[in-house]
Amino acid sequence: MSQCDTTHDCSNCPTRHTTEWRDLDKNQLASLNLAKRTHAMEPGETLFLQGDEADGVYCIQSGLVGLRYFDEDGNSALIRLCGTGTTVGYGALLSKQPYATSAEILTPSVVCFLKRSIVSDMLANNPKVGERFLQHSIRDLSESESDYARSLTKTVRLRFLHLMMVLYERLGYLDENGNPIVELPIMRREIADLLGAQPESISRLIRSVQDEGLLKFDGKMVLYSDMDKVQHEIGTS
Amino acid sequence: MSQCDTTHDCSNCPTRHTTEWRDLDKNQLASLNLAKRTHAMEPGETLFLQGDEADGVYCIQSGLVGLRYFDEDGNSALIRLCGTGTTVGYGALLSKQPYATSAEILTPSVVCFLKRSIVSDMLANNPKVGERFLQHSIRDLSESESDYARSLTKTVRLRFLHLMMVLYERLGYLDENGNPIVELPIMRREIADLLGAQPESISRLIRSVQDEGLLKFDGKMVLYSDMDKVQHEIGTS
DNA sequence: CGTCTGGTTGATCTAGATCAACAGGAGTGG
DNA sequence: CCACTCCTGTTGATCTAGATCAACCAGACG
Repeated sequence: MSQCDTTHDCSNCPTRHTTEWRDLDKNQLASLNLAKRTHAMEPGETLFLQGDEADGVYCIQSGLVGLRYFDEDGNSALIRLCGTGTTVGYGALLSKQPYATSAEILTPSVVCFLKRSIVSDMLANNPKVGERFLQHSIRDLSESESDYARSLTKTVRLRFLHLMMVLYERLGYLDENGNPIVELPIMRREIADLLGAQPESISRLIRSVQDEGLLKFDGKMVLYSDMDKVQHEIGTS
Repeated sequence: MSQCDTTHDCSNCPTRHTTEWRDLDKNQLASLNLAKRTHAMEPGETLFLQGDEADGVYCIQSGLVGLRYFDEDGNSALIRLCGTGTTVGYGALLSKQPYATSAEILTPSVVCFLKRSIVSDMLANNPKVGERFLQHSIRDLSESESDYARSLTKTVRLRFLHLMMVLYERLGYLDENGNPIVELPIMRREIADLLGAQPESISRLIRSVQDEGLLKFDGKMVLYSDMDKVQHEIGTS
């Protein structure tokens, strides 16, 4: 983890308007800014570990963070990808429970840490903050339930295609020839962990959707050769 | 759905202290009581349907309610069982989104309906109410994520055994001989829908855990013949 | 009675897991 | 510079949990 970085300032943070802090006034922003610690982090580092006491929340300035759940016999699954502008760890902090998941850095990221006391201050001094956390929690819940339902009713293949579309929505762009492209931020192993599958199955899946002309993989580059067909197969859920 | 029932009174509602309304003062309780509509409902009826506009929240006085998620091609899964003392439908109401799931009555239930305006009043007049909803949402989220993770990492058999233990914690008692017993509130089809499996698979599962001496099934009665073995197999998650 | 619905069982099929081998970098150290 | 070792990813062979399809049974109910 890098040294603390003082070049970031909450009051002109580009992602602030998507976070719980969007309603803060000038003074509150100033104390937030004073309290926050900004860190540049690399893949493999963790923000917190499942089971640890919650000590604050983490705002993702840029990069990609994965929430991983470990069960008692060492299996694990990635249950959520969190990107720029999202706050992680709030559930444990606000419910005074240990973290239910670990948060691992998946791509080089810049993350601001806000310790418990400053979060409490903000909650106490600005009722909007609590409302924002409530909205955030409700949204996370509805996403989680829909992921859960999908895992109960759909095959790995369909969930894989769904994931590829989600990644396209988040990270997709058009290359110089106007082809829809994604550069995968995660490796095969992590795709598997997101789907509750094995990496070998992902390899085979990649192979077959490629043979069928749906997507073209080259390392981390994915070309969406027939997005309509993909959309059609997953039923645009 | 039965006629509205005026014998219930919020101020001495036995489940109120587990709900969002536990911090209301006398006056607030009185207006809540005036506004609420109490209904006795039977299996097969629904509280609301996925996709409908949210019009209020439902407090389950007694009984069991299931939240079911339908996907675009008609498949569905039960993603949550909600029992006595829980509030359902708050997420859609508070986020002004349509219901993300349908809520179906699974056993004869008594449910109080609180329409949007009274919920808004309470939220506006008592900051504790918002906090309670936040806590509720955070708890639901963490449960949902742990269910999701379980679905990604565990077999149907293990999840079935886990479900049987959850049902025991909620509904279990000792019979006249001191044997741990549950009377299943749901049928095989619903067990399957909770696990993302087929009813035939549940039948076979029941057969094998029975043959192995873990549980004994007789219709809806389940005898936990070797709870230690069950606990051991699921790793007490 | 017949008809329905919920549940069980049997036979068969298949998506995906598992186990094993191997290929291509990316370091790392001599 | 080469040899060696990780590490990620791919492929092949095989296995299995659970799905699917079909038959059947028992109780409920008009």
